Amino acid sequence: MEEFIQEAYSGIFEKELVKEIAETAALIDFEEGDRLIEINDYIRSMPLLLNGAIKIMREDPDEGELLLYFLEKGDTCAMTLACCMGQTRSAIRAIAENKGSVVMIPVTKMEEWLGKYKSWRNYVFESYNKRLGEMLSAIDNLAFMHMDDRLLNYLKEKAKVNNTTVISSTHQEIAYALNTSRVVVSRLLKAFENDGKIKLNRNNIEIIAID
Amino acid sequence: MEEFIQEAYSGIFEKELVKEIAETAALIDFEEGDRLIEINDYIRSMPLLLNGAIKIMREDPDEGELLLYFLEKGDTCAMTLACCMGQTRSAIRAIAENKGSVVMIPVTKMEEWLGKYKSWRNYVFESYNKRLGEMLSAIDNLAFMHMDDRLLNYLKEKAKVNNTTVISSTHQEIAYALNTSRVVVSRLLKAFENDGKIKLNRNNIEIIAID
DNA sequence: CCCTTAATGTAACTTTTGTTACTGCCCAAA
DNA sequence: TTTGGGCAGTAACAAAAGTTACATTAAGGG
Repeated sequence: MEEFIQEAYSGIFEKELVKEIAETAALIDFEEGDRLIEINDYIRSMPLLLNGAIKIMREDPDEGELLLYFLEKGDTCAMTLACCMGQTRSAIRAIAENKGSVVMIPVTKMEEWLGKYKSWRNYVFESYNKRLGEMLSAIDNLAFMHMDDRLLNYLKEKAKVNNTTVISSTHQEIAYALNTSRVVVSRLLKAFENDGKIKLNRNNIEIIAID
Repeated sequence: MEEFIQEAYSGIFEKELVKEIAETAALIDFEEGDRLIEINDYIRSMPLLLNGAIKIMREDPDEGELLLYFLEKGDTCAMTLACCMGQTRSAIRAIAENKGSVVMIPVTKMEEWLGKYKSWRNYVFESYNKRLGEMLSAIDNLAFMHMDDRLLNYLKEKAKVNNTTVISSTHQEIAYALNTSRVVVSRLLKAFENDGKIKLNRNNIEIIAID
């Protein structure tokens, strides 16, 4: 396990910390679509993402959900962190965007390391900062952009985290991520196709030229 | 100065920490409307709010702005914190909602205290968590609610931080906070008045019964 | 090869929000 | 007392997004 951690977090953590992580943390593999955290779950450990991508969703108590952001290699979920430290239940849902693996660190350890390793403290703060940044950009999207641009953004992000120009999603799935309806997504996608930005196929979307 | 800090942060910080704060920090008074932080400002110190309220705004590079949340006594601005730690410029604007005062803590001290005082570390983490929570609820508002409910929420929040049932704002000011237009705000407010929720006067709004 | 089902295309309509334009009103300065 | 500027009320229209309904298409199982 140590070499996986080395690979994802080399240059971030000092050697002893990597060793400690390898000793105490549990390695967990996941497949696309796995529900890693559910809203209202108790969080007892903090996940460090080794590879793959995870999507973080927020849910409307009434109806509907929204993609907040993606996590990638080297990321942790600050929302989870917040739950650990604050002793509250999860405010978000985490779903595997594709195949990958995480190491889970027990809360006790992660608090201990805050005092012990400066690199750990920096990492935790950087994670918080990164997440605040992602939240801000989610807010920008919602507050200042129309659905067409939000959709384009989504396609770009999705292509990036999956490292491909072909997005395998149905229009309905996209509609969930943006908290809108399938018909609206289809309508906008068709317009993009007419503009030569994308090519629509069944169950996938090829990106031709966006931006 | 020590007694002010005691009052706002008693039970949070240990005595020595309060003393250190009193020694190193600068006390700054502000008036309603003062611009405390501007977007792109360099941040060299971290503000602890002793009394009064501060509104935190996000701006669209093109046009428009949005109220993210209010800070109150005992709060600090996690976005500012993020800037300090991450050495970046401010992503937000901070404007005094009413008269009050802050103590400003130099970055160097706040980092030093992270290792030295557990209560400080806890406070910093709690601030981050609180702010993540506020961001989430801003996202909920934008993603899941219509303008009428967003407006009602705004009125409630505003009444709370100013500790009054009479809100002294013009419709235009409210429109800025919600990133919409004055006409829309006037229209909705009039509807609320017809429902007996509020009473409209010139330059102020009396809250009668919302929720 | 047919049939079922999920996915997509599209029209028609409604609701919500934004925009423009004009009115009247209050208040304070001249 | 007049007047001018900021504020609020409202109508009429436009644009964006959501909804309903139905047609068409592709893929996979039998």
